[in-house]
Amino acid sequence: MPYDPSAFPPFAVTVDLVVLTVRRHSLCALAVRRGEPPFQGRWALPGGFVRADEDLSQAAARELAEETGLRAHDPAAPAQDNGAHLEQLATYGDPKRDPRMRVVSVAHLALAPDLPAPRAGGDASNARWAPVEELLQQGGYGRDGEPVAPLAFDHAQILADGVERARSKIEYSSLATAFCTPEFTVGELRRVYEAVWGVALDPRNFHRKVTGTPGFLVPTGGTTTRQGGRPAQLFRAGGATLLNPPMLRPEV
Amino acid sequence: MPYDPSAFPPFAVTVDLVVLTVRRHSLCALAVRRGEPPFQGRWALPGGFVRADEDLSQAAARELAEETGLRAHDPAAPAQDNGAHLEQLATYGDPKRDPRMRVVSVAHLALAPDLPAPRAGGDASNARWAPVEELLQQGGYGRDGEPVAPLAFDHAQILADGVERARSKIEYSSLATAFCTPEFTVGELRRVYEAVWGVALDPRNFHRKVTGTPGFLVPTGGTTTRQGGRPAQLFRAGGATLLNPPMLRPEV
DNA sequence: ATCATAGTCGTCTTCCTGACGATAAACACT
DNA sequence: AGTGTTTATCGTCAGGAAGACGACTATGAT
Repeated sequence: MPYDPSAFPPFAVTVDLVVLTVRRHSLCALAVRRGEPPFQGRWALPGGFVRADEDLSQAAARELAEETGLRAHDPAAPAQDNGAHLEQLATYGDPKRDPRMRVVSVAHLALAPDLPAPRAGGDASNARWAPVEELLQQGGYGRDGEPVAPLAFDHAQILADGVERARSKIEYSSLATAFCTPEFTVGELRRVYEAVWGVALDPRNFHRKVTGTPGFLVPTGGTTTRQGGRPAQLFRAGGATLLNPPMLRPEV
Repeated sequence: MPYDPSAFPPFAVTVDLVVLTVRRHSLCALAVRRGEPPFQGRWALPGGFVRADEDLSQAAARELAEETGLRAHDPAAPAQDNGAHLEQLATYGDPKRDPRMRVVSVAHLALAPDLPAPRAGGDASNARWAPVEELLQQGGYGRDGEPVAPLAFDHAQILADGVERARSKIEYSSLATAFCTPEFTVGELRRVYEAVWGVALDPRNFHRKVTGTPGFLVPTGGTTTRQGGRPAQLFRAGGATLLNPPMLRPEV
């Protein structure tokens, strides 16, 4: 089969972003309101077209910066800068997922510490952090009693996949630190796990586990009292990316 | 941004397949010889263009059937038929990964029991099962002393990612049974783990673990002696997909 | 001074795992 | 028939990890 441009159908390729953070003890995702059809006025995940000379990860990092101002981590660099964790999630290509044309979307997952209010991107008239349960309950009612429209396109599925990826990945990797500020306490890290998994963890056993897992946490020497109560030691993320032994999500 | 077909660059979208099986105690992947440029004559992963009206998973299943005759499992169906396990792996979109044009490839991972010799697909002049170490040693020398050309495109990276996915996924899921015939013995399952991980496992501890993990194995009542030695019980895969506790890959 | 809030250290029991001894049931020889 | 070889299966023991939970410590608030 020689090179023949007419031998394959043309696709549009986009990146969509599942940007997760922990705010007020709950796992939140970044949503943007669509300013044009289809799904005009509905909430959606941020994203956009991949440019002609751009790699997929570059496109995802560019969209992340446009929507949040966050720089993505260089995967090779140690986790010391203020950037967010960014990784490819999965690709969605149902022929009917976009009514306009054939669009294949390469979804990415970004994890970030708690941020100020998001700034809307160029093609979105609004943007907000919303608890993931609120975004995922299709056709239900939000906390304020107003009906909640489901996310545009197949973005509810993408968000659900991203949340599940985050939930399972903090078990066996040090990724939970990506939700924390550069310096954090054991209690703050525990509240991240509790928010992402939606469970309560025993503070004593949690403390024993994370401080006993080699390479997970490095004490910085300082202490803080910003949570109230007895001052807590400050830590930063250690070099380990794979946790051994892993953190186990409680069953049931 | 209204709908404007000229607002986005057109991409070709392909699926590439990492098809793994265990043959003669070693983990093997399906490779096809390219019949046309670029990389003519070099080994590559099977794959092809996604059609205009096809979902990504449909395209992957179609390519798998064309290359091997295997039917992919319906993910909803229980693991009883003879089909192979098929799941999306990752997407590769470097602008220069194909010298002809902009191609985004959605790689899929397939796991199959040992099969007869592969049949070549339409656009491949040859096909074979090769040990993954042989396909991954770029520019080295094969067992027969002949120089080994690296895989075409970025297929070495894709294969490496697929192998790593398989290696980690059999730890915490029952996926290793996808390498086995519908009925198998504990020893056969152990040899799958040994081949995929490249380690030796203690038969006694392995037997205790797999028979003690609820939902992993269901005895069929029969026994077999096809491996020589004392007859072994036959099992089929149980309903559990997530193993608790997981099988742990020995370190170092 | 007392209380509430967090953080940190220990203890105890249970379960999982790795190392390894011992037995069982087939086959291939002699 | 006996002997060795191979593979399967059961049991024992010690070390480590994890859940449950008691006890103590160091702050700020009333």
